[in-house]
Amino acid sequence: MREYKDEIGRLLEPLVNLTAARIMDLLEVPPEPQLGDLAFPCFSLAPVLKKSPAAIAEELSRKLSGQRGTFWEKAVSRGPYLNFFLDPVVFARDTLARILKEKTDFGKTNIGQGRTVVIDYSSPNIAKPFGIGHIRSTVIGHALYLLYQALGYRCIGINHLGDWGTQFGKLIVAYKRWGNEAELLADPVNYLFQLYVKFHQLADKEPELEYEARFWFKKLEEGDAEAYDYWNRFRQMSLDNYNQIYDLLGIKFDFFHGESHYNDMLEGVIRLAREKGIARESEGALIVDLEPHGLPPVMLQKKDGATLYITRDLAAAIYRYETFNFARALYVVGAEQKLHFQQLFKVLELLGFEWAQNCFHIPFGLIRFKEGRMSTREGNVIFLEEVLQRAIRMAREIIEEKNPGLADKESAAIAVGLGAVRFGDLSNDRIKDIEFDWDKALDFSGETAAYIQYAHARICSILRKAGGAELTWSDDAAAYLQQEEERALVKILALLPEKVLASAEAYRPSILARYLIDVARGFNRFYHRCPVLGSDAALQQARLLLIDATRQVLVNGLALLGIAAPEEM
RNA sequence: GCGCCUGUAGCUCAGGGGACAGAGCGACGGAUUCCUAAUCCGCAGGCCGCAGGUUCGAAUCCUGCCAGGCGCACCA
Repeated sequence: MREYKDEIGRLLEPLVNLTAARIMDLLEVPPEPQLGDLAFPCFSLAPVLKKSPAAIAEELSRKLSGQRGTFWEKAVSRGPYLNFFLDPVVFARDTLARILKEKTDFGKTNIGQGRTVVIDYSSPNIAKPFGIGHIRSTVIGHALYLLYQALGYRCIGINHLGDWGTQFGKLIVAYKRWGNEAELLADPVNYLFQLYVKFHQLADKEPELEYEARFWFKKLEEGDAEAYDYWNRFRQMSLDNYNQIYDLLGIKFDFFHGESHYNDMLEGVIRLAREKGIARESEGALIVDLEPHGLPPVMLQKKDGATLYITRDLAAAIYRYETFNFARALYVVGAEQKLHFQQLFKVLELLGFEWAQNCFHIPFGLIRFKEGRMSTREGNVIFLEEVLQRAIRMAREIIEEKNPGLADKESAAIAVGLGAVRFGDLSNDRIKDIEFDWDKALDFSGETAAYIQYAHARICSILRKAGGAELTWSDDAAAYLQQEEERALVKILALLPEKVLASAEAYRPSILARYLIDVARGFNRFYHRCPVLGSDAALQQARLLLIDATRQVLVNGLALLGIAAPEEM
């Protein structure tokens, strides 16, 4: 669409007193296709020319009457707008040729030019089960990783495991008191979770448990061998479990640098804060006063000498910059931690790190129950593993019912089941809270991944039936695509690159997800109106090229969301 | 108490200055001798939380209020 706007910008520049760039900026897409393809609103010219916007539009259309450009065939005034109609044949030829030539590269650009983006995502807390609450960071972060890669950035995915902190003291206490080796080995993560819940139930009545837990965490920080052995075992058991889920989801990280990774850098952070004169003692603890910046104070060190979450985050940020020299660092972490990141970035700035301005918190809303918030402590969680398995099982049942003859039901079920769960998290604006509902999580109709995948599978089916021979592009084909549904579909397909860009820049995978729904809808309308196979040879060829391009757009788009596109389902 | 986020159709949500506010689900009515009906078409359903303001123009920006959610030094 850029080339078209560019042409119109240059066309109008001498006629109105605006730069081509400004005109391109003003151009918008009319709400109805009958109105045209691109509209130039004349409102802003009215006060300058002392004429009504409608009169200006009218005058411009008179000046352009009888003219046509490379891409547009006519310009018509309509109220205060000057509406351009693109030449549908030229447009279809350009768009389809480009998609079919670029193939999997369609939608990608190189505006990143190899610069580095560090993305911190997933980051579950070790020794707790992987709950449904963690899927958002995992899935959104992974989509951003793929999107930035598509823009030519070098992405570094870091899983900032919550593998340090008082919860390990709690687990050690719980295991020493009530633990059973056989039960632990049988189902490690679940068992550790039960111990964690039990600890909190009893800690309400026996406050000395909390005291003991802090004691054991202190020992762990001091390098006590027994504490370390427990920690290391619990950590490894959890990681083994998480890796199964990541494998199933096809998610990879470049580094599993958890909080523990930064232990020997904490002293340096504290020393630096003292040197810079931003840290001071308060009630026995070491704090950074952020009041001049309108933020609550940050604590770097407790009065018992132990460090906190933010101390480790400071060390991690500095380490990441020194190691990767990032152009941007993204933290895909829940919105409830907004203040934490404001404080983190401010302290980095006060420490003199200019790159602090390139650090961004990418927040997302909570997943809640109707009854209220999920809480690991209260054992009130839904395991992601269970959600994924149920989704796959349900997809399998539907396939059994709809397409009993399908050869590979299992891989289709996995693609559809996992796609549904992922899409549920990606399709809505990430900032909104999600109320967890089994029916919604397992829904395969309407605006879901299955809708998109189904359109893709249908296209593949038609292409198979057409003989599967390599389609050859012909510039003449575009002239045969005259139906309204065909032209509408072409217009949608052309949008992929700008949607990918917008999605990445706004850190909102939902923009791409919504767009793919539009593509699938455009295809379905075409499908019902325009038979592909059995139409006359030239038309069939043109339609095969159109659906092949559609297939490519769906595949490319779904890939950027981490969703599989099965050829049959 | 202070701060941040959210409020659009019965429900879940798009749209985030510009042409009559859009989908999905649910309800109702249709479409298959033909490429997968996980589809498509139609119909019904709206003081865009409330009140002011800015603007030629506000669901969209600003202010106040209301409702819900989330935060605010020894958890992460």
